[in-house]
Amino acid sequence: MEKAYDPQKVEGKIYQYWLDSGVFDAEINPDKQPYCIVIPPPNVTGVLHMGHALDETIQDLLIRWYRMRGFEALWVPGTDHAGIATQNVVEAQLAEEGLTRDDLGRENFVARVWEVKEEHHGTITAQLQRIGVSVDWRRERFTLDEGLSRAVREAFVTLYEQGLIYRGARMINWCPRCGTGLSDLEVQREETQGHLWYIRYPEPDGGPGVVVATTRPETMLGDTAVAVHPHDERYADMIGKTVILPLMEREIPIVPDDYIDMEFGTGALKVTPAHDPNDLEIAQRHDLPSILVIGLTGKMTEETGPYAGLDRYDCREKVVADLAQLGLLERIEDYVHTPGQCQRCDTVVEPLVSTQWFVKMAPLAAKGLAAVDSRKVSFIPERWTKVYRDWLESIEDWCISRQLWWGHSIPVWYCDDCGEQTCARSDPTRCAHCGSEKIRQDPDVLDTWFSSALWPFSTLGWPDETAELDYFYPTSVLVTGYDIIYFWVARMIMMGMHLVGREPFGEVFLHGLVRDEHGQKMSKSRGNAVDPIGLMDEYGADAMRFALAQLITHGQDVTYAPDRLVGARNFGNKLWNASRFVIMNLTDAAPVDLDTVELSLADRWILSRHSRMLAQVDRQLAGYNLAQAADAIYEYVWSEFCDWYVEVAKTDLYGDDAARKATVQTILRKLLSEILRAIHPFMPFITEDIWQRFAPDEGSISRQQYPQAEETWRDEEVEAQMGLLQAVTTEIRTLRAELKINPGQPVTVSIIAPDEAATSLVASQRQAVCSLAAVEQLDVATAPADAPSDAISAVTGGVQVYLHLAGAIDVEKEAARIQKEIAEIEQDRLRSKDKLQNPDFLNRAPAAVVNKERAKLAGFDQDLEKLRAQVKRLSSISR
RNA sequence: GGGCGGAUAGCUCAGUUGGCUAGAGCGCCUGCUUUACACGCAGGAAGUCGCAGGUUCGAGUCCUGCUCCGCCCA
Repeated sequence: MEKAYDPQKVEGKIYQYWLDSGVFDAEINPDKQPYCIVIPPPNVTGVLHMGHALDETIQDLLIRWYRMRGFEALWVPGTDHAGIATQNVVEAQLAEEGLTRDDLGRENFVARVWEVKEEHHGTITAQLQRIGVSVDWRRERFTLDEGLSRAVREAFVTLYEQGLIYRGARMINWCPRCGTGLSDLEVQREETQGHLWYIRYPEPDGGPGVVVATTRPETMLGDTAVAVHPHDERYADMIGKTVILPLMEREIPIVPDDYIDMEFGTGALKVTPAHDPNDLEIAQRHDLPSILVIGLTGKMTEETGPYAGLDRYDCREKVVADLAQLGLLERIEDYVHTPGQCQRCDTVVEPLVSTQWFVKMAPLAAKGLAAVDSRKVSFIPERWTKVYRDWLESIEDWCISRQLWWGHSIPVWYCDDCGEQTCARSDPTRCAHCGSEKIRQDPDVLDTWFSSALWPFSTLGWPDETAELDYFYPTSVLVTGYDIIYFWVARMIMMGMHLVGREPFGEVFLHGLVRDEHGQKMSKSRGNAVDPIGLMDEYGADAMRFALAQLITHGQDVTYAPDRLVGARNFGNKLWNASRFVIMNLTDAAPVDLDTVELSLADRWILSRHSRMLAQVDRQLAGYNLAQAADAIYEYVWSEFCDWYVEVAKTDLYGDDAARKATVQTILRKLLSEILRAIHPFMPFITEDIWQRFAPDEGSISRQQYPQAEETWRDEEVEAQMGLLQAVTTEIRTLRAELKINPGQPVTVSIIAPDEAATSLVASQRQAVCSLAAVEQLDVATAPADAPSDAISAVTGGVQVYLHLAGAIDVEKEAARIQKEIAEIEQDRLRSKDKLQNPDFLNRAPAAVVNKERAKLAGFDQDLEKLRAQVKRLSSISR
């Protein structure tokens, strides 16, 4: 084995080995319990970012853990066609060639997108493989492949037949740049510095009329009323009268409506039903007409007369200028507002009434809520349940049609003869209503999230009643970021409940988003995105995974911390070298039966700690506390196994006692075997590589059993005893360090223990202490006639440690050091003493807590007494 | 406007039902080629746990209010 672990050399080979040996393949196995995760499908044209790295790390960790615990673990991979996002990517490519999608025509354009898809598919899957994803590649799916298209079709037709999908004219969000309608979720609001224009609408008889305030003066061309609050005294006598809409010279009514906020602007609201959802509601209450003034390309419609054909922003300027000219522009104020923007291109969207396809959400939302109320689905962390509930409880119908070319076609045909719709599972040749052959398919495609909503069951074969669906559905857990609870999680739950009749997954683990080192959201446009591939090139996939695992705490955003990568990489190297050491020393190992052979204190201690660690990892992983699980392993492996046990074991490994040697070898083999397996879900590559050297005949570590905590090894007493020895050892080391005695230079130490038990403990472990602290001669006594006069001293747990010096000691310095220690302990002692003098504490605190406090105080007293004696001794020396 | 999350060592963060003498990684200081590892070893310094109240024998942990930062919804 090399002196240092080199991830670049092994990761590629190991992944190939896994693929070749089929260890990730899952089968339907009635003898095993299924455990299934479907991957949140990355956009097929996307590149891997830190969010994926985090998401895949968690899922792979869980899948590998369950697989090793004997579950039939299936992780289904796949990619998403990502309708609008992908279409935009390809359109941007075309733009560079000076082309638009219309130049190509629909068929050629879609063919082109498929080409791009094929190109990118290899990239994203190769990148996923770098992370080490243990997915069953045989089952890979694509949201636009044949099977999933059939699922989409089935879902659409079913919902259509049930009246849950309908076509209608409603207020939607329109992106003039993308040229498509959007759902409410695809609109993002960002604070923008704008203006508030105050415009006077005079009365027909030339009276002053009312002044309205608006952030969008161009929409006034479509105004059909002015609304005021019914209790607004300023306008009491205006209600029921009319005013003249300037520029259009249209007479419009003043209507009373409770919706009006009297504080805002002048308290008078211009009503543009075609371009504002609230205005539309007011219009419906007052039976007002609606006039579409901004068209689908963002240009003014024919309804706007002289303004027709103008871009909406140019029109705004002209309207404002014209109003100023007429003397009807009262004033302009700066104003911060939050216009909706297209999630994909940031263009300000236009709310407008349009005929689109919608999913009727109320009945589905009820099922989605029931799934959570009945605990069929639970969120981790739990607080997201409320976010989910709040959304479903006030949900609007979902606009699912998109005026795009890349996506699932809407399976509806319109009849030119009778005008009816035909919605069918297979393409019809004639109208289902009149039999006419003059039918045309709806040109629109579906929102990409419609197919995503079916993902957990469509990937398992739905709508067919496949064995996979039967065995693996409902899946076990969904792992994703909290940013797509509405987009994806909620819709999967609703669709699963409604279409399959069962929840798509039992648990939803929502993790945070990855931010840069300054806590900023990572994004391409900010230029602060960290490339996970670069990290893996530099530190290795295992280091990245482990670092991420250490940062995953419940729902908290993850701040990228380069330091963590270094720490994780170092940990991998530590594991590598500890393994190297163990493997090197097992050459002539003859295993012994640990249940019958005599074990040393250190043996029993490490077995106890080991067992404790495994229990901890188990508990923390079960609760999705990945960071705590990772830390438990890290801490144990480095600070206990390596720092103490391996060091103690060296004495036996290099010694003459064959029995002891065999025992230690047996323990090291067991521990290493279990450590490797315990770490494998976190760091799959390095553990596999070591495993192949450690146990070459046993096949992939990914198929070994996950180690279980063995309660019988737990031993509090042994842990306490070892704790004392560790404290003594550390004291000797501290004294050495203070005197700057080199590690190679052996010293003589006297130990004075407070009682027989401690004395025999230290005496029996003399060899270990000597080796750990490089002590040549160690004397142990219960109570010496005289404290050594040529030594400096320290006290721990009632045990006095004297380090003998060849020459005279620096009495001043030594006294100062001890005084400082006394002062520190004194503080703690006082706090402890106060507590124990408080009768309420004695009466009300549990006995165990009180006893613990008493022991603590006794310990302080004991140490203080000894330290004071030492001060006395020093002063006698100085005389 | 409503809701949620965060504020703990120089930095990034742990701290599960209140018992803590508040931890880790990185950084910092001192010493060390100790034959697994300098991606290392040993030792050390460093925190009024955002602020103000309250509950309690006991609060980083529970309650109330406030400040600042971030996010979501309207």
